[in-house]
Amino acid sequence: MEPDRRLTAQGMERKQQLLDCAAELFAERGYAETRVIDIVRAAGVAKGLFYWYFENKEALFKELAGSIRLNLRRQQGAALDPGATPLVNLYRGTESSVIFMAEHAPYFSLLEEEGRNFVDVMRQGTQQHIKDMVQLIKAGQSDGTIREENPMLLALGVVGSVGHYSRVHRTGRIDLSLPELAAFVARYVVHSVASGDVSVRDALRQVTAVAAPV
Amino acid sequence: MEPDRRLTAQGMERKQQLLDCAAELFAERGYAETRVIDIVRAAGVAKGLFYWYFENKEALFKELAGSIRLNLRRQQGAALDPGATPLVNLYRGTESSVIFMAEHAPYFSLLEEEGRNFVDVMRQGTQQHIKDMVQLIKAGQSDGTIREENPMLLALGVVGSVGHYSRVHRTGRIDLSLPELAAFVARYVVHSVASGDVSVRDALRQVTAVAAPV
Amino acid sequence: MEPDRRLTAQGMERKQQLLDCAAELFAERGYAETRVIDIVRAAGVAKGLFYWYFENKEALFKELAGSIRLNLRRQQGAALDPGATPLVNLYRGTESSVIFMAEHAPYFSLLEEEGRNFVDVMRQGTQQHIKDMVQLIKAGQSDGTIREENPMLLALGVVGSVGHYSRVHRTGRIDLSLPELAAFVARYVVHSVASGDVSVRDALRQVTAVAAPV
Amino acid sequence: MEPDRRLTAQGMERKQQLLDCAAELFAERGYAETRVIDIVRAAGVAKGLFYWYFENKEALFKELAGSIRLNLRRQQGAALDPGATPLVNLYRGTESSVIFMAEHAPYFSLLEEEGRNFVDVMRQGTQQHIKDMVQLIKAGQSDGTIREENPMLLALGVVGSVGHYSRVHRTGRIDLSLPELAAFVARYVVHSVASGDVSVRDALRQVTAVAAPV
DNA sequence: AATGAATGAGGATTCATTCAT
DNA sequence: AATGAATGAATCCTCATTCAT
Repeated sequence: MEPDRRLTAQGMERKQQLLDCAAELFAERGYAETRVIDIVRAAGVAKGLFYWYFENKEALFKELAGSIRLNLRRQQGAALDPGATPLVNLYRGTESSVIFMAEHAPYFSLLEEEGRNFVDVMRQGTQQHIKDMVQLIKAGQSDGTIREENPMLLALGVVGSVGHYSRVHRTGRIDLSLPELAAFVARYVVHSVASGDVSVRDALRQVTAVAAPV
Repeated sequence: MEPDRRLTAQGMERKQQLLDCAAELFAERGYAETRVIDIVRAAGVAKGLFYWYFENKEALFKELAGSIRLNLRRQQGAALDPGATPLVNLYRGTESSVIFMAEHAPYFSLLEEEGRNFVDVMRQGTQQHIKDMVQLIKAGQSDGTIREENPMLLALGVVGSVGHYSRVHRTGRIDLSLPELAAFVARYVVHSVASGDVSVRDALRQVTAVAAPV
Repeated sequence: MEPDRRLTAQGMERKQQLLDCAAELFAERGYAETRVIDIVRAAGVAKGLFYWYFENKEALFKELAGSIRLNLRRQQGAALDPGATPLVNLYRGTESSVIFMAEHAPYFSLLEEEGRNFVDVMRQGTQQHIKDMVQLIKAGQSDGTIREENPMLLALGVVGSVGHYSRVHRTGRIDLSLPELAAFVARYVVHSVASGDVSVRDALRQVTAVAAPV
Repeated sequence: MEPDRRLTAQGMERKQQLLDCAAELFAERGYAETRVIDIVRAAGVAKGLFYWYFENKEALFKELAGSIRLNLRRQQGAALDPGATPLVNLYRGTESSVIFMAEHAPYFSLLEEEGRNFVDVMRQGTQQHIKDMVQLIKAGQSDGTIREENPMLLALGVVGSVGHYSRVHRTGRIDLSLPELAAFVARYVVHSVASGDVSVRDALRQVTAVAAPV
């Protein structure tokens, strides 16, 4: 496919269909093990059509990477509420991240399964998130609600926990509703960074006052 | 290779050399992207010799998986001290796990990069670890030092945090000595599961009394 | 395309446009290396339209061959003047052939570049020319102006020289006006077959009396 | 095949065998129409072996081009005898060229059939030949045996005639022994450039005195 | 007539594996 | 044990041709 071919609405759909089928297959069995013919079969079209929409297999992979990057970026903005306390923001941000990742499971599966090929995407995608966390944690350290540790290290832990629980949820090893899981993870990270019992209790009381009871 | 071929000492060395080269290449660029010729070249032998030592490429991979499983098992036993409190055991176990994973970085790299192909190994390798954690957490909940949450969920969080920080360390994104990192992670997980400030402070005081100062 | 589809004047133009674009591309990069899409792009129409005007790629090629054949035939008649001497006819025929080939350069390029696929066309196209030459040479041998050699061999030489110089001219390796080149080639072939100095001088005097001075 | 792999004598043979088979097939039906599988079948080996000896199809083609260039160069030196007169040298050089080209028919077939892809080879291969001819012709013009015309144009005619007759011979349209044909072509070109009857007669007498009678 | 998406047979290339030496 | 040439199934990609609109 020539770089800048204009696609009709129908063409966009077809292309998206191929992208979706490919994402699923890549996540399931990996890039190398996914044949072009598997993708087109999953989409129910002829092999040649693949090359109408994509230069080659790798180009499709890169488009996927691009759309994942977009998805990641879209999520980042929504998280923080300037009016709330750091711990509350941490709670809410964690909750929404877990839900977002669960709802975009195939993309994140792919990201992790094909990590080697997505190094850039992952780096860029997580970087902003981590920066936000670092800000939050520093604010919490200022007001005494977050314990005095290297903020970057703490932030890495928070982001890692969110990712880990999402992953575990995705692989079906947790038998919990998504909101329940999200709330649990939010509590988990609040505990892991909070300086002490009082601040934790306060933060949890604030979020549960407006959200679901703990 | 016929399954029960007896190898001389020299032969064992040759074979191990091939295994090592393969492990490195697999971790670096993945199983599918690693050619048999890459492995033999890295080992400096002729292509045909590969098939003297291994039935085929997959057989080598399985041998690698086997040795990784062995390594994992070896680590599991060392963790728990029946005389210590649950939180102290959690602290010590976390510390030693982080160090163990850092010291066997290539194997864990491979495990994660080739997760799809190591599902069994990972399941089995982590399962016992998680069971131990669950026991520990239940004990902590009994004596009031660990907060009342689903023990399995908490255990998953602990194991995940350990793995996550090891991974981050492996990829060079943390500029910290290994003991420092291990201590940090141990504090992190103690915080994340502990019921309150008092229990955390007690646990940390106990471990730091016998180990490095916080 | 159904064989006997009637085309409007506009349709004929469209078709000719496709033929011209194809001829150019074929001459430039060969039949096999020219894609249908290249042709339609050069003509600025959609791919599907190609098959409205031509059964398939080969059919277009054959139509080209046909028109080349027509061109070749048209040229043949014009050459000989029954009143002139053989050497003069040779001179004049050579001159006009060179000019004709230069003026139909793309067709002859194609003929030569795709010789393999034009064997028939070339055979038929040259055959009559050679026959005429043989007649001419035999006549010249009878009146003593052409040397005693196998007439067919001499004829092949004449035709070859004409073709060779045209080709060289086409590829831009000669910096000479077309009339000058044609005159040179005519002299060249007269020399190559003439029996001796006297006959050559006579022939050249005759043609230059009515044409440009030597 | 890696660029500088060292080949055993046997390997060289195998490779040459593939080159020869390919040359023949290319000359017969063209590069584009020759499948890799045709080549290996002609050589009686498996498809994969092709890629042991050559990077890809095009690399083989380029090696062929290289060897053709070598052959052409080898021929160039042998031609001229400094002691002989220009016309005699022209005669002898022409004769030997025709024979050389006939003996390397497959290569020259390939050169002409795939002219488009061999532009460089042909240019370089012919250039020296033409330069030699130009020298010879200038010498002949000095001693009055060659007529006063643009030497380059005359040289082009000589080289073209040699090529043309070789081509015709190759395609079987001439029923003449090779020495006979070579002698004929030599006479043809001597006539085409000689200034007059006397010089031609002298030159032909000289060469036939030491060679075969005309 | 005209468009461009859709089709699938065909061909180049890769690479795990075998084999003669 | 060791070598590296030989094998061929599997895969990606091209492109002439068809088809619905």
